Amino acid sequence: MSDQERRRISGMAPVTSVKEALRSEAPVAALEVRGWVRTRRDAKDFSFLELNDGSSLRNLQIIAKDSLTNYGEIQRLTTGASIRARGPLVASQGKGQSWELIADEIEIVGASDDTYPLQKKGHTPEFLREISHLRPRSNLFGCVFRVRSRLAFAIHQFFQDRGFVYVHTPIITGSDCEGAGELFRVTTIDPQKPPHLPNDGGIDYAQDFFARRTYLTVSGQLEAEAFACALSKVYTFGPTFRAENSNTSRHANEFWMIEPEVAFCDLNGDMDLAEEMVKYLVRDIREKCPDELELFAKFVDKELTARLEFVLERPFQRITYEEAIALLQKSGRKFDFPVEYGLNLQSEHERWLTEEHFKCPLTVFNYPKEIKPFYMRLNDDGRTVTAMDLLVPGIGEIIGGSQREERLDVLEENLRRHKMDRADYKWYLDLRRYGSVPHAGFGLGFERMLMFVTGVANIRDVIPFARTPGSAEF
RNA sequence: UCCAGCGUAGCUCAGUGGUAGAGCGAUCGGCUGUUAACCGAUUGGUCGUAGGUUCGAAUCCUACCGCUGGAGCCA
Repeated sequence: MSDQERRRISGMAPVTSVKEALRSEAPVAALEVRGWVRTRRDAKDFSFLELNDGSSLRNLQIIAKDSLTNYGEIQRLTTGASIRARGPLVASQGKGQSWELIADEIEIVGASDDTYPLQKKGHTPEFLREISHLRPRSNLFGCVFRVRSRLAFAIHQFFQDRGFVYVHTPIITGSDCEGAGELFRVTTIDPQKPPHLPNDGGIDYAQDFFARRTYLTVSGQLEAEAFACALSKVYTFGPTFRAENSNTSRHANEFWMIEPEVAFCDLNGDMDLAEEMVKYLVRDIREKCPDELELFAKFVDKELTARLEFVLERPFQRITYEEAIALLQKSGRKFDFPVEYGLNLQSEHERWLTEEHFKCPLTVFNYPKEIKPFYMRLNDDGRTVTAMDLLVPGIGEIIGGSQREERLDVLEENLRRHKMDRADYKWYLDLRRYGSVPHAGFGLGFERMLMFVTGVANIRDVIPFARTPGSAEF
């Protein structure tokens, strides 16, 4: 909608965002801005107001002259108040900004007072976390959530540009995806008086809402496989729930995950896709959110600019699990946990590899079958599976993926070996029974990617209202 | 869930057995086309909660709660 159209509809001056106003190339006779007052500074016969509307990191400076009819009220404006201001946009006489608005009229929409918790001084992210409903009004969190929005958009753009179909896999699910994490149960059974089975007294879930046990999804992978084996290239992007009692800066109980799944694709194609995507996303954010990245580089992570530069310039390293073990054993480094073929790589091992040895993102692939789930494809060596983890400095695992086992007999053997019930996976086995194809995919933790791009160290600070053990306020 | 650390003013912190402090913020006044303005004054507290030790506890002990970091699990 053009400014003129907006004016015709609203019958008043066109509403301009702070971002648009600051990008102006010439003075404007009259415009209207709306937003929240960040600070007020009084001059001799007028007052400076810093207005922020979230459209940008930057504020618009508003000149409120003492000739305004409500100047007395304006001088009592405190940080946090919401206003509407109308007037001409002119070149600023002061340094620090090129444009400012000379107000002909300022309407106080919602006053604030001295109990407003955000002060015009720095706050720690930990304090701001306690006021999650107000923290998007801070510079840091405004930036985080603008980048979050852009990153989500860039993910869709990446896949849509490449012909992937966006699939909405179920959020309520009957499959537990082979213990990818503890599950949140979904039920309408009254815990005071649950229906019992006739004999052993256990709960009769056949009488529950879905006539079976159901959970919040921990992964859409299995369902995505079904769609990949029809639409060829698909991706999911949605909320994921894990009831793990994890208390770390990298875990949340509700997070968003992106899970591409590609038919006629092997592990190499999968790793190529993962690396291409990570680079694409970094490049997009660098291009589209420069102001935000500048703030992160200044106040959050001094290394950020160099690290992102590095990610774009250098090819990612790629080594097998066996090579990783050999490197760790030769490192001469003393680790708390043993390094031995057949054992999982610990955080300290992954960190050494990506942060100290290679100093760049690293994909480790072909893990021993014993430490990986049933659906991963068995390699010809008979002892490893086509798993891959993409590790990045500072965060660790950001992507986990694999080529899926497409051979019916091998998959059935895997189910037996993992002591899983074939009946629960009938539909999944059908995909191998009818027109089975090699296919592969991975899961990208959206918030972990966002942490990597912004340098923000705690996952709770890249989620609007984070859910973690013992904490579901707001 | 395990290990470690921390809970003192609105915020960030100092205070390690003897009268509860600073900076910032806020409030008031002054100055001023200012930029987290500047100058002066004022305001500010059940020291996380509950017990215990002691003549006396913010300080020592115990339990609990909360937060932070790390581990495991993973994205």
